Amino acid sequence: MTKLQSQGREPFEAVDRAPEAQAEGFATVRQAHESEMAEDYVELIAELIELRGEARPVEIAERLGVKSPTVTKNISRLKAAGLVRREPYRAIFLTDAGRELAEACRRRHRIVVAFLLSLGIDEETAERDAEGIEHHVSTTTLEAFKHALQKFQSGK
Amino acid sequence: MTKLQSQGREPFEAVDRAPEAQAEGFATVRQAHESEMAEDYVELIAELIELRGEARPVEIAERLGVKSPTVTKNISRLKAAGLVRREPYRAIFLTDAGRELAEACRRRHRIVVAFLLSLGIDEETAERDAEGIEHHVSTTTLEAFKHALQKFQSGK
DNA sequence: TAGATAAGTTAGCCATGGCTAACTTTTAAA
DNA sequence: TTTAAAAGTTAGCCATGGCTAACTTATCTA
Ligand SMILES: [Mn+2]
Ligand SMILES: [Mn+2]
Ligand SMILES: [Mn+2]
Ligand SMILES: [Mn+2]
Repeated sequence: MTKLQSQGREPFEAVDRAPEAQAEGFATVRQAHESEMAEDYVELIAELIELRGEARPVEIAERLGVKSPTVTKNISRLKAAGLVRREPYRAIFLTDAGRELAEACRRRHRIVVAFLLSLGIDEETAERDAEGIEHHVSTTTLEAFKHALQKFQSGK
Repeated sequence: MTKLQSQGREPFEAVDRAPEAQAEGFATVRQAHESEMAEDYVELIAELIELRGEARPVEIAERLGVKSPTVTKNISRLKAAGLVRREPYRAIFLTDAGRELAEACRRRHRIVVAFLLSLGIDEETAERDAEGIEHHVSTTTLEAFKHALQKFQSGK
């Protein structure tokens, strides 16, 4: 219970930070939210291509829980961003850039899920929470998750 | 390395889920984002009141990294939501509801930060990532974080 | 106690990502 | 092969949360 000199932090103690550092944190969150739509879409499109050979707007809409005009609009944004290839009324495919982003997102998603599962969280909750958390995990934190997972892997 | 019957999941294995379950996950994320502004503001307002005795728009703007008209607009939303009490050109105070929400958010924030720190992540990264992650952590996951933290507390 | 400066507000702009209603195109059935 | 159903698009609406420019109010200082 006594403070050890090297860690020097009680759990649940408030960290008071410089205003600029705090601002930078919020800015990072806002940035993450800007890329979120693209990340979730390409990840899902990759999944559907793997599962079905192609990604169709209906299915994207169903799995995202949004209506099809929303999908049309967002797909055209992805196309403008060079992540997706597609002609009207046809299925959606990923460009090289899209495929790369998708792969990175899938890897990250799976690590987050595996990490939450290793904490004893049930699958539904792990998946639900990971869907949001994944966009806010820095590479540093992702590495820490992997590391903790490895430790868990060997003897609990 | 062999699958144990009870856990039955390799790390990084893809979980394939029912479309409705997946959609529900995305809906949960969208909902979390709807409450995010309110949560971050009341949390920050509570901090400033503790630190300074009152919360002023300038300081809120500085710490959030946004401009003051944004703060004015959002504060009026919080007022409409009954979280905040305030007259024009005066400092901002929390209602009972606002104070309760702020307290819950601060507790959650600190648990997330403490948990990330316990993984060996540096303070800056922990704070930055927590700022986003906190809004996507279910009570189940929060409990798991607390539990892991306790375990860490005693012998590593 | 002015007048200058700082703080706060208002008005109006913009991008994002939801939605519905109405229309078009494709696909499947009769 | 026609036609009905399903899928996809377009147009236009809305709320959110950023922003700047211009104005008002409050505070500080000479
Ligand atoms: Mn996601
Ligand atoms: Mn995901
Ligand atoms: Mn936050
Ligand atoms: Mn988020």
